[in-house]
Amino acid sequence: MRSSRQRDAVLEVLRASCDHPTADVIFERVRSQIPNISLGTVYRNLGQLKDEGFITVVESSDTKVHYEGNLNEHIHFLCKMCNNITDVWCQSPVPARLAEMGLQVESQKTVYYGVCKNCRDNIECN
Amino acid sequence: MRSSRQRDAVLEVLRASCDHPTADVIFERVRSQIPNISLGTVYRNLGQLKDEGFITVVESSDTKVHYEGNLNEHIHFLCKMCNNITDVWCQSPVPARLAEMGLQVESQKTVYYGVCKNCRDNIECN
DNA sequence: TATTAAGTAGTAATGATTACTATTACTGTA
DNA sequence: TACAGTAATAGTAATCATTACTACTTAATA
Repeated sequence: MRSSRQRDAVLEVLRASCDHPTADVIFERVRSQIPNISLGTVYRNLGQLKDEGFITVVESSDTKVHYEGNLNEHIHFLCKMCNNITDVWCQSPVPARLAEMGLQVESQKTVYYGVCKNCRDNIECN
Repeated sequence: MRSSRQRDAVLEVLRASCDHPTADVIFERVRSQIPNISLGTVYRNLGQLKDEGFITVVESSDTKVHYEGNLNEHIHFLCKMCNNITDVWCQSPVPARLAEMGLQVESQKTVYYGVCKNCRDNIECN
């Protein structure tokens, strides 16, 4: 991956964002710096930055993909009414912390990411 | 929500599924019972069943939405290579349990769902 | 500076999901 | 049981987030 002004701008915009913007929102924000950047370029760079581990994807309630530039480990609270995603920063994810923030928890989902046994075995065989 | 054969079939198929099928897969499975069911009907019923809390949505790595009929609280492991979603059943989500299952964890995401302060205040005012 | 391949802008294509409409089928009431 | 009202359906068209494509541009390296 060699350097490009467009990719740098995408990463910079995402790191400066306090929300969890979608590709089209990032596109609009980057356009203030690079007016003729293409939406396809934003998508491609978001994909690359994700693959290289510079950014992550956030679970959301709409069909669009939401991105995040802050890699420090934290929790997300997703409001089922306004669909807003709130960052929650605390070491141990106690519901008390959420209540303190005025966030009324109804359910929770935890997902672990990695490599399963099958795939690991296949790598070792190759 | 009044009863319908199509919705019952969608729910039944999803509850009988050990995987986390997408709308089109559910569509194919329901077709063996109701050959002329429409894909739109499957989508509409999945939406209603989700809104009513009979089923849930599973985070995945593709652009399709994956559904789940098993409401008992458990954890998901998502393999970044084959994109397969594994159900993990244990009280406290210890990585030891995952290692035991041959699942190599690289990262984790936790999302809480509920109603935020703003939305709760708005309800109370109405 | 010449070469080479990665990156880009602009546009077309894809495909999951949603919307629409005429018709069908539940469900409560007389 | 017949009827009315309305939710649900099948089939199809439309939407729109994302990806693919292509001619051109730019970064990196010798």
